[in-house]
Amino acid sequence: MPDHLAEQLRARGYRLTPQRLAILRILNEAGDHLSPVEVFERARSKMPGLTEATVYRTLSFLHRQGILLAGHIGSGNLVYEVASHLHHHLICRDCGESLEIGHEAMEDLYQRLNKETGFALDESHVTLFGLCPVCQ
Amino acid sequence: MPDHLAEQLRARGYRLTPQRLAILRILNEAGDHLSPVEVFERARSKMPGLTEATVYRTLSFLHRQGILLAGHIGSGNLVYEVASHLHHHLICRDCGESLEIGHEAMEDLYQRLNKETGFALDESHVTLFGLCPVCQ
DNA sequence: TTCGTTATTGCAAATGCTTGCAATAACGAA
DNA sequence: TTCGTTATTGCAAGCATTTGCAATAACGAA
Repeated sequence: MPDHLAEQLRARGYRLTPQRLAILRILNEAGDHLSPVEVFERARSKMPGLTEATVYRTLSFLHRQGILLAGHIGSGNLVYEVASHLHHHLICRDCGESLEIGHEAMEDLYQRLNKETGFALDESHVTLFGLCPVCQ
Repeated sequence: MPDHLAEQLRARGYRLTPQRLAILRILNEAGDHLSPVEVFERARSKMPGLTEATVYRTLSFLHRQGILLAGHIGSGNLVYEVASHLHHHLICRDCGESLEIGHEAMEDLYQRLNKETGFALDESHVTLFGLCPVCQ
């Protein structure tokens, strides 16, 4: 997978640095979304010289390259995850319980919006809020 | 409208302060979404003692009370606007252009998710990202 | 009106995130 | 392998946002 990535980046004129690899590996192992701060903490233990600035820049870079998905959770904190399986979240605003839903659920909506507005929607992570069955 | 608001807040044990009124008035006049910094700058000219902290706290407070809508624009900056009519936003991740879409567009999705998961979804503001026709 | 309770503010410090710039190191070419 | 170009990093300074705490002032009750 890294080889494949290296190719992909080099082809576009970018470089595969140890920092980028480390950060990608962290997110891969987590298999879940992480905030920039969480990524920084985990990455730092394996790479002591690493700075926050680099983490923020790298996450944003990997997102622009389509390698990571970005999403907002709660009241506006950005989180990232590897763009392997696309999904979204339903979060209960009372108990905080979260439920994962597949992207299929959104496809109709996305297609309709695309037709109506001309926007090509990103397949980025979306969080919807509500009340779970228990809290209603 | 302020009278109506005052009632609404007092009934819940909160207070209607000049700061809250000023901020609400700014957003009303703007008729569009503003960032906390923009609100601060405009409000400060009418109310020199006002601090940033108060602006941030007030915006977040008014949002929790359902009086303002919050949304993310561009790469994660929060913006607020008065919650007059329920709607959502499509934002171009390249040029930042934003497009308003009515809540009707979401209704199908919400009903389907409700049926499948039991969640009663809030009618809160949602921001979707993509590429506008020009930037594609 | 006056007074007491307590939500709200201002201040200042802390945390989160971004950016400019010089030094470093990937990577292709020789 | 070695070298040059230039993308990328680290550092440090600069914004953006949040939070603790004491002082202030809204609002109901007397």
